[in-house]
Amino acid sequence: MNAPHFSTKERILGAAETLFARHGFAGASLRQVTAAANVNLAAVNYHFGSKDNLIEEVFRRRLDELNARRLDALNAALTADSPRLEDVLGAFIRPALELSLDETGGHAFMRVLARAYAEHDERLRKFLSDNYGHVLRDFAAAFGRLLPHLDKEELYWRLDFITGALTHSMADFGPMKRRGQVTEEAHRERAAAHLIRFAVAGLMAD
Amino acid sequence: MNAPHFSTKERILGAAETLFARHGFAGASLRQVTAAANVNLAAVNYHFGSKDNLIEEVFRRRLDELNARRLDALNAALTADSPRLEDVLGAFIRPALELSLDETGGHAFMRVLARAYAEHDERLRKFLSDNYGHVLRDFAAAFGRLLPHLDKEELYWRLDFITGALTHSMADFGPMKRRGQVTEEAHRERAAAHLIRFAVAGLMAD
DNA sequence: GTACGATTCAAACGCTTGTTTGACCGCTCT
DNA sequence: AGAGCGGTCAAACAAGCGTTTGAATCGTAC
Repeated sequence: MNAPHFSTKERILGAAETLFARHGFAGASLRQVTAAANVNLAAVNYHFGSKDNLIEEVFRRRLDELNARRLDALNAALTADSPRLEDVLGAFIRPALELSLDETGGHAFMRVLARAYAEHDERLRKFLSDNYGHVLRDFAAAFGRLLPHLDKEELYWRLDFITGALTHSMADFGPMKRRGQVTEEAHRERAAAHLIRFAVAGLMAD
Repeated sequence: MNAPHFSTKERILGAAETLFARHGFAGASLRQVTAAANVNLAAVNYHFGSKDNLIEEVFRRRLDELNARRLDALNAALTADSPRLEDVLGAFIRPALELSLDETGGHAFMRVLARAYAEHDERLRKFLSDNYGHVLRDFAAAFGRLLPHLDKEELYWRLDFITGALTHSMADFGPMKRRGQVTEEAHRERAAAHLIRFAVAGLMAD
């Protein structure tokens, strides 16, 4: 499943990501993961300590980069003379799109992320909010400045809707199937363009 | 967990719904379910045959009514002289809202539904698409007639975004917490109003 | 070459899983 | 009264789970 030149840790993370996406955290066993990674069963506990820690590490690996890119793109959008709403939106959406295009499992990770939202597991939620909550707050502040007429409650609702739409469509839950001719990349690029247009209009409503 | 005047089958369905919402399909064991339902362990296999069948039955029970209400509301909206976009949207969104207000576990069911989207389990997806796919198609047709300038691809994308936003917000994954004073019902009613306004603007973009 | 820490390995640990079994209960019908 | 039957029950089943163990192996520094 993973080329042999990757380290044991990396092979485990890659296989775990794929299998968590496919079967869920409880549904994918360490035996499946280690078999897919071509690694001894005990390696997970040796390198990560426990299955729970492995799950956290799967998130950390991707989210660190995703959020760094989001914040970079946000700052780039905000340094313009008059920041445009769709650029701020793009700073939120496009890095997620790029990640889901990553050849080494980014697409699987978007599905894992969708599962994380569905898990009301307290430990996992706290981990995500502790480590990555500030990104959402930064974006909310930026949107707030661009849409000063919107009261805070309405703004938060709309950002929540956008998050749901992004996760849902990037993990391609829906009925949208890529046409045979369109490459995976073109498909997702088009999805981002559609989502940005949709979200800009939604944010500016009223 | 369930009043004793409910039948064994109903008690199992109610407990399963709650626990599947909380821990996922693989994460909630039949022993947890039967204990919460105050029922013998073997009752699940006796009444439902298997855990998989129980999962399907949890969906069927709620989705049958949800989709019937959606189609009723859709037809009501379409019989008007000139159907309004927000009424068709309301026909899609409000029944889900009402279900999530149901006192006997509807809220839990919305979380189960969100999990179902995250499950890429082939069996479950086929079941959902076979049994309830026609509802989505009817709504898509209605929206298509109301938004004739929108090409089909764009329309399907936008409906997918709305589905994602609805599921995400109804299962309250996001940061939106209900204020202390607002009742649960008022909270969700406001969510529906916000979502409809957001979605109408998004659908009418360009 | 040999000693040593880091890594891998097969095997086993105790426990939980979904499912099955066969006895037993409470009811209705003759 | 007793046969039949849908339902419940405690108990057991094999299989799979996450984790631990102790020995084998590796690469490197001396």
